[in-house]
Amino acid sequence: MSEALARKPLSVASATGAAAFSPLYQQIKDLLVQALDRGDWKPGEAIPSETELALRFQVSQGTVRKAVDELASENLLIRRQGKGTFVSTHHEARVRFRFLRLAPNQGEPQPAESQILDCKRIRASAEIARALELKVGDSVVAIRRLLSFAGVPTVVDDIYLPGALFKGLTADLLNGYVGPLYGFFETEFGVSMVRAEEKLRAVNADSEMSVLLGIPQDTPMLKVDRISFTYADRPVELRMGHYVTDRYHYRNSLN
Amino acid sequence: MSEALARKPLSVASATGAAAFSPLYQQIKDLLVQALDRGDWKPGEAIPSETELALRFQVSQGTVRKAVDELASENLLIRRQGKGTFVSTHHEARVRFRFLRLAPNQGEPQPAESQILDCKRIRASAEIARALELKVGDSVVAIRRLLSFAGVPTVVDDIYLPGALFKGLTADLLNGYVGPLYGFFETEFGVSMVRAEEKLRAVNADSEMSVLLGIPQDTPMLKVDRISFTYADRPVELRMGHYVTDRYHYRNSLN
DNA sequence: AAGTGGTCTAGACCACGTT
DNA sequence: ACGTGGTCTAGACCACTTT
Repeated sequence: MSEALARKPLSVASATGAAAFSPLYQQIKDLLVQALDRGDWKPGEAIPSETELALRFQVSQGTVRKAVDELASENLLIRRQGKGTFVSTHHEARVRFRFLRLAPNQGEPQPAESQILDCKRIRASAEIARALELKVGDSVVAIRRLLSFAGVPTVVDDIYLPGALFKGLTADLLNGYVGPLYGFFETEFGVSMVRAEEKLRAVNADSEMSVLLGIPQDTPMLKVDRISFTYADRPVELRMGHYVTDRYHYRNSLN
Repeated sequence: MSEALARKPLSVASATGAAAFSPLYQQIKDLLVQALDRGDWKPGEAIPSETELALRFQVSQGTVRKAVDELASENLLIRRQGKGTFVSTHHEARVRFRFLRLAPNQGEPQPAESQILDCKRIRASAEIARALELKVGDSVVAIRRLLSFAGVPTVVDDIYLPGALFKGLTADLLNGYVGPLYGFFETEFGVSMVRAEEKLRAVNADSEMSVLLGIPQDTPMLKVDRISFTYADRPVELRMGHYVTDRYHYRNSLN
């Protein structure tokens, strides 16, 4: 809860103006995102009330409201009537299922069991460097993990993280943690995953996947390549997943 | 452009009230959706201005604005500054790519060529009846079509539509039409697709798919089962697609 | 100039949760 | 009783499009 929020250089678009001005609520939205990025308020914490923010920024409460509304619709913030507005956290089932799209063909989604198979430091390949906006050869943490549902191995994820952001991340640390990986990243490294882009393809299981998942070679699998972004749209995770989809499917909504 | 919009029985939540009241803007939103469902304004047409609607409903312009804002964020309406607010239509590339998620691994998305392989009347199976909320045995239109990108056969879709809504739909009609299928449904049958739920799995190509798509049998394919909904959240299409994903992938955003 | 949506304000009151 | 977000209003002015 720092007091470091900027005070006043906000300017509304002027009629005869020259350059591109943005609306007040957009400027406030940007300031709030910067504050979140700086970690002024941690995931799960309340941000200042709307009237408080209106005072700080010297705008009306309705203008703050519009900025917060948009951030809430983007799931960076969560409004709770009567209580306040809170920073989103992955330590909640509701948020988690936004990023774990695998659901059972029958029955309700169950929590997955995670098992870390490997965690090491590598040098960024061209592909990894491009995805994470690093330079080839930069330090990268490479994690391989197995997800099981109801004891059935179902997903192998290969995860690549910028070494600079995840200093001291080890297999031991990962294994000592229960709960969602993104929650772990949040509390242990201050990295909040806010948004992701995925590309899905069908592939055949190679011998490696066959062994890890206990399935015949050439079983059709869903391959999911994900790039995750944190507040300022900076990519901070490349994840390549192999999903077995006989008992589970990837659910999606088109709006 | 009917004048059939209800006039006044709107009531705001009263303090000592008994049952569950909904906010004014929600009631107006519901009325607007009903109007869209009735076809008061067709896709592509402008709806009345905010001030006009405020007059009709006897509420302030700001309240109408909030209702329209939400419908715009759900992509039922599109705002155009200075011009008006318009009913969404599938006769626009922007809308189309919301429902066609296949993108080339390299280069920009190209329009697909559609070829109708079959179009017939069948009786609803249990599966189809469940998906479309029909009774087993009800009349259903079954369409099979092939999508090609740059001449390469890539997608086979099996599409099932409620017969009652699509009277007179024939292969000839379909073949005489250029453009997106959902645009065709819109203009020819007044059925607007607004939202869809998809389930994705990896499967192997069977002999049928192998022949249709010119690929080896057992090629891994992406199977996409979709249920599409129109305004009042009524399911009006079941679509089962088989995608070849060597040169293309299914793109998705997690927010 | 006129009409549309877009932004901003100030104030009132309601609903919810906590003290 | 108080503080929070949620709704609603009325009015002013800006920005974009068309006449």
